[in-house]
Amino acid sequence: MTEAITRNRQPSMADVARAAGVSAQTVSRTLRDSPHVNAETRRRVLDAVGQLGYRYNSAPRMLSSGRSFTLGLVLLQAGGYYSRSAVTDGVEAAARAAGYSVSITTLAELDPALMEKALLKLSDQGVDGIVIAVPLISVTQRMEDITRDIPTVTVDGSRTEGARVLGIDQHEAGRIATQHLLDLGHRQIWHVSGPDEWIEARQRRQGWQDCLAAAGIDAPPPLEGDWTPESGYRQGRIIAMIPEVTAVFAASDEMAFGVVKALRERGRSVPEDVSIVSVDDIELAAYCHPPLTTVRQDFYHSGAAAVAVLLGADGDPEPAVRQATLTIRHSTAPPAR
Amino acid sequence: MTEAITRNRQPSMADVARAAGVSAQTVSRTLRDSPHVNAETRRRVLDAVGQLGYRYNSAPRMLSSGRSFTLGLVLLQAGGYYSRSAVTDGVEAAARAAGYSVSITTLAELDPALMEKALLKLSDQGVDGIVIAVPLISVTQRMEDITRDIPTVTVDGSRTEGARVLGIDQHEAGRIATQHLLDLGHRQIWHVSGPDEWIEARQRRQGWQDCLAAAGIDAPPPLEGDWTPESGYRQGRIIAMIPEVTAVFAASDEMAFGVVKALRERGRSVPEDVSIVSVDDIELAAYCHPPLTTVRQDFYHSGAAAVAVLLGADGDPEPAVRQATLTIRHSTAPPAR
DNA sequence: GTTTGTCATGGCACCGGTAACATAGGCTCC
DNA sequence: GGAGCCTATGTTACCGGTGCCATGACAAAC
Repeated sequence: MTEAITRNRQPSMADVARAAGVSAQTVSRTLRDSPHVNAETRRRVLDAVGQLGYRYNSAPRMLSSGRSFTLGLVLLQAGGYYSRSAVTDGVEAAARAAGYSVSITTLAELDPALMEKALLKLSDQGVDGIVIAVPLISVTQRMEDITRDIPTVTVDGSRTEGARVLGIDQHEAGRIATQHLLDLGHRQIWHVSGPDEWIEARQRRQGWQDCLAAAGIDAPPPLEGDWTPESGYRQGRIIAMIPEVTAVFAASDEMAFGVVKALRERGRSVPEDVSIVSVDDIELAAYCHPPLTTVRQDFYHSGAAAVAVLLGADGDPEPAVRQATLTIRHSTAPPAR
Repeated sequence: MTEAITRNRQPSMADVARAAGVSAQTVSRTLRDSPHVNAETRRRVLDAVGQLGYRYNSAPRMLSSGRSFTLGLVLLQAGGYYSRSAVTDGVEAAARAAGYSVSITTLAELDPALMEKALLKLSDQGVDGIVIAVPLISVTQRMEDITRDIPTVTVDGSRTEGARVLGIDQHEAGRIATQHLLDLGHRQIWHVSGPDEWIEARQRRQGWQDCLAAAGIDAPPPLEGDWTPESGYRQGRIIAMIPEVTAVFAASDEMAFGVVKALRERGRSVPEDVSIVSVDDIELAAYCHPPLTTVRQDFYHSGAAAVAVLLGADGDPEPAVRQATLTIRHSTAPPAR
């Protein structure tokens, strides 16, 4: 029994110190590469560390410094696997490079109550900063309280009093996509948007509308999807029944897949009968039929930049908004005539 | 200056206790819903908590209990956005339900040194358990050391002395896919595999080979990809030049996208000229052209099950291996003859 | 020879929540 | 009316790494 307990308890610095015949303080200095440690002493300490299998325990430092060297990342379960993974990679890589860990929380759906719970949990964990990759719309008092106490950056979307917002210019993304279709000669340009609760979705739609307005064209009614290919398919079936439509701007690649499928089923081919532009440039966008013309977004960079803002000096010159760029493939062409 | 310091320091239980005129212990009891607290006292404590904006600090408990209520998750940056997201969601949801946080680490590539660093970092963080969603092949001594000290479960792939392995039966997945093609009447069934360092890739290939062998057919040489659609495209161009081939088993949906594109470019249509089966059943598999027949894998469940094993009783009856199931769509048909 | 400085090291307090034990008041039951 | 018990609350010690200060040894400078 005693053996089990002994084996269960991890060795502490004091144990190492005893084994090496020095004080715990010297062990600490050795492990943190302090210059004021004799080479011979260092060797003895490191030997003892190896012998006992000592491993660093971060809890005490957390306790006394009040910092955890952990960042919280809030994600939404819906809304595109690609963007989530890419943002996560960017956040994680940047955090790791700075010696921070990343603790993730996923929201099952876009709900202020869930968001509150997620933030509260991260707060209890004692994270040093939070990256919100969720387009929250309504901000509650409690969210304000937390984001005031803990440095917070939002990637694409929400606005709270304390949080800085960092994102890709979605209005511009919508404009670029629409302008490309206008340039090809299209006039009947419909839009399959993301859900209205997403700020990105609203901004892209607004970019589409403003671009059409600038060309003197009345925007047709937008059709709302939920980012899934299934919703694109549903709205695509409606579009397929309207002969005037020669072009579609889909708010995400995945919805574009659905739209293409629906059009094909109705005998309308892309891009001969209908052109499609979408947004994201996921990996598969180049490998479907036809390869999608799409507005590229660098999610990885967004995630990394968010961490840089959290950890960097307050007045850093990193631009808050980045531009999206158009990738032209084969889903767009001039209208048939 | 004093004000800045005061504002900077978060209030502790002692502060709350002082404000409420009780001891810190009573505050602790109140917040943990101990039954031995007078209703009036409880109210006073909660008032003080609200007043001061007190928030729980988990570091001391970590320190004295030696547990962090955090699980580590190791992912690989390559290898399919869908599966990573789904595994992550499953792990996170199950962990959250049990009151645990999830700390992620992403490996830029499949490299034992990076894996060691990742495990070491999680160990330093003091995680209570580790889920490895990376198909590590070579296991170093240091990995063994860590996975012996910290409960570890591997999803799909690796084997270390201490870690339990949990996964989907990949050999069976390869067999099911191949058998489907055999049943349709195909005899020239080629395979685009995943990278050889991945255990899943090897197992699927083995399932394909064994299934062909059972039917008395010599397996053609496998073509190796790296899970990306681009690699599928590259190998697809080779396959397109071999007229005898009437069916392809691709080890992932994303590679299947590439194969289809290559075949189409060479004028060979799917499924009329060549049938394709793949593995994963990502969301877009149903929305490409043609919709893919594919072997479905429930990654979400795998992630959740891994956490259940970590946290559950040692002798739980959860099966270590789960079955994959075939979803038939339109990328497969009998050979043209 | 005294002062000053540097280096290697040790001692001790501290961070904050909680287990374990102590205490005091009130109630029940024989 | 005292033994026994329950409830509400307080006190103390502990977890383990590190900041801060103290100490002793020796060298260099005056």
